[in-house]
Amino acid sequence: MTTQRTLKTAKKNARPVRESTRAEKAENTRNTLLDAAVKIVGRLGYQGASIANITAHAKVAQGTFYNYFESRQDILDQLLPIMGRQMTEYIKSRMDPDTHGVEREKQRITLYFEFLAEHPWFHRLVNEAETMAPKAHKVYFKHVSEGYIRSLTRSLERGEIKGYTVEQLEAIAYMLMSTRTYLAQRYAFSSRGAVKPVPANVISTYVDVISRALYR
Amino acid sequence: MTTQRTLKTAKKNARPVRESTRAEKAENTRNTLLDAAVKIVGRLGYQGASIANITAHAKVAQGTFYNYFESRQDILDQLLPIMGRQMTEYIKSRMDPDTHGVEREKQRITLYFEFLAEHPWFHRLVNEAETMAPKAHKVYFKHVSEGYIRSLTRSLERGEIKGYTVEQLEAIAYMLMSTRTYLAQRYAFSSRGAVKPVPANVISTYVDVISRALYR
Amino acid sequence: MTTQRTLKTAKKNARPVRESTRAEKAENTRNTLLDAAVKIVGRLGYQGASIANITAHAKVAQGTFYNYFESRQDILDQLLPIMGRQMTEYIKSRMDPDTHGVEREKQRITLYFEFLAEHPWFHRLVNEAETMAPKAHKVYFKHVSEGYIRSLTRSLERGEIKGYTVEQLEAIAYMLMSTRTYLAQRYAFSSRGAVKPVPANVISTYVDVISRALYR
Amino acid sequence: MTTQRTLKTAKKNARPVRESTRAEKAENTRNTLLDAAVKIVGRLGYQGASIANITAHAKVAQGTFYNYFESRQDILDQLLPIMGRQMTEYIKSRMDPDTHGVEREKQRITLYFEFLAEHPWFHRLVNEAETMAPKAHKVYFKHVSEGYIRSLTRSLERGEIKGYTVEQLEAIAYMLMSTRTYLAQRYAFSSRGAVKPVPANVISTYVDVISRALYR
DNA sequence: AATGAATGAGAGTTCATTCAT
DNA sequence: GATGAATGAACTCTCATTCAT
Repeated sequence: MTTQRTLKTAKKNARPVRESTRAEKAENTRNTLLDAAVKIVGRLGYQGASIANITAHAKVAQGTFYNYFESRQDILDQLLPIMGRQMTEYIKSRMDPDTHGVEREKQRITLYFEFLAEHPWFHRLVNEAETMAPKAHKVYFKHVSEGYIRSLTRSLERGEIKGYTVEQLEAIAYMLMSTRTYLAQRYAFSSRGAVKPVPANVISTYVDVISRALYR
Repeated sequence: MTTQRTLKTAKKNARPVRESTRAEKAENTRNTLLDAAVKIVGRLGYQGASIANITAHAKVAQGTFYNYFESRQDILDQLLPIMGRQMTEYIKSRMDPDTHGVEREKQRITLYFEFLAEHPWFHRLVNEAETMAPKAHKVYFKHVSEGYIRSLTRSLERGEIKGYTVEQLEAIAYMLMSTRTYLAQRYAFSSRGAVKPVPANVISTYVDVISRALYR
Repeated sequence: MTTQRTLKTAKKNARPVRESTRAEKAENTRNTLLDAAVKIVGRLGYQGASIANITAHAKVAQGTFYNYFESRQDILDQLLPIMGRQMTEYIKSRMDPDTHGVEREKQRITLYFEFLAEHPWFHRLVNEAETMAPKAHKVYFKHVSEGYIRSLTRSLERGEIKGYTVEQLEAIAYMLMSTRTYLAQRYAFSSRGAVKPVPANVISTYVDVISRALYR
Repeated sequence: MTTQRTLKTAKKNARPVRESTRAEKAENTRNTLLDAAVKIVGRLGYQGASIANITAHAKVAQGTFYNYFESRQDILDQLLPIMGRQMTEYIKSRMDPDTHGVEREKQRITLYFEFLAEHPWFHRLVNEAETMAPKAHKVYFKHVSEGYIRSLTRSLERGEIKGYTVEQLEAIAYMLMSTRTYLAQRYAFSSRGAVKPVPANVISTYVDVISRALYR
């Protein structure tokens, strides 16, 4: 997920022409810690993300942690923004620009489920954040809802969406966000934490509903 | 949630009208603890609901707690079912039986927001439960979704809802549940935890969407 | 192990000619508690013998306990004397009075192992008592060693045991007591707490040693 | 039991002769904790060896304990092996290699009592271990009995011990172990916990018995 | 005499954070 | 900048004992 220096720092030609800069190294450690934190929160939840756990995973001493983050809460607050951006980029980069109307919504939710399948801990990261990292959660929601609203606004302007005013779009955005989250929760995760594909008829129901509600 | 007279009134007119203070007191203590727990989870989250906190609030010794609950998790698992039942009963008892169609949905979400206004901690109780009391959360969702599905099925049979099969109703139920939750989160709570009324145009947007999606 | 009232108190002929006296009932409860304590210490050790455990087993309320015993330590201190007496009586009552010399020792240790087989918790009761009920332990050891010494004195007087003075008998008694305890510990108990018969050759080695040391 | 220099002296003459204070200090803390535990178990029994007690005695914070031991049981399990080794080494190192026959036994038990006089808590450590640290107890007994058996086997081979087969030696070893333990318990400790010398005639009785039983 | 709810001290353990090296 | 030992408050839970009923 981040700059990862190759493990072999190449001991060859011992006189170092230029060994990785201090800044680089530091950045490296920082990212290692973030990576570790993301993995652990995904696996064990925020609760399980103790400093001991994170630093052990990152293979640095506990003390090192505090050279990069002010507190435990500090790093927890950074996780969701990072992963959230990654999620939205995942979807954005894979959306077909030529698809329009409700088909875009179908694509969007399908890609969302796809992302969840690849990053199963993401759902947990978001959900628990409301409690464990409220600031991060707020930022994340703002980020995602704004993306939604932008998209809906364009559809409205293009005349694909009919019968709503711009002022109503925010509420609608929240409805779409909530919907995909709950559908994932209900249909994408089995009791034992494993991920399974969301049934096609669930997706098509979603599309039906959205289509009638917005695009008709 | 509050004092419930014991079923067995027993001891067919033994001396005092006043019977079995022992059992009453015990039931009282139990309810005091549950009340305290609900309040604290609402205010500080499940995390903050330590035994020390709960018992202090209930003004009993820490040891007393374990006369009524097996463990901390035990009481946490009981909170959502209790409050969930209370919530659904609140709504059910206030629904006008003569209202039909999308108006019922409007009534339902309005009552839901009303309930939240009276029990602001309820939202937190539900949300965190997914992590902190997963079993309770699962039960709660089953309970609520089943209610929704029953209601939707009737509307479908009456011909108010058109264009969907019975199989699609579960997914739709989850969409409705999620929607009201996220709208509450976004519009009912101010940043400082206070509750505010959900704007009328948000509700009417919700009604518009549902109306077009289902009742037309 | 104690007076045990029959369970059925015979509800027949309801007018009580004479329902068990108060004193009887009390004695009964007391013994029930002692029985429960013995069983629990045998199964779980002194540590596991909590008041809650004992009273639950005896089917009385916790408070009742303190009508019969001053404290937890009080009852623990009574267990070993009771069981110790039972053990010595078990052996004494089964010893063949016509057996003499080292054969008596063989009989004694065999009966001891037999008693352990029937009361496997006895070994634990004695061993832990040194720590958990030191007073009781001291009394028990005095009791058992005095019995041994009496017996050895008679053998000495009869001329079966040769080469020792009366003053040496106490030390010898302790050697015999210790020996049978350790042999039981090593050979009578399997790792999973079960009891198994002590191998014949262990017993015969014991007899050889004792025979040469004392009776020759 | 005390400071053990780390094996790796490492850093081939880097600047200071004084190396790695870090590791030394740590080792120190560890030993302080072990020492404290040994003393407390000796004085108050395993029961009294609470973390609070141990750390207070060692003058470190309670949390520090868990930097060195996984759990309370962990340290308790380590005490007997450590002290047991110390005991056997104490005796072995002081045994006169030129002494043979029953005189060796006399020397052995005398040294045992001597060790107990110097480490009065040892007896308690061993005795309670059967309950409080069963694994450690098993290991200790194996260790000690094997030493005994080796020694007895040699005596048998040299012809000092007569009339027994190798198979009988284990039982005999247990008899010797048990004997010295019980004699110590009876004669070395006064009621108020103080240690007193075992009377000479007790030792000579022991020697008489062993001599006749084995060496004649 | 019997009850069992209430008590509160104390148990083992975890963990974010600090700081001398 | 990196280390990791030390800290101590806070956690959940147990239990002998008391006492009003």
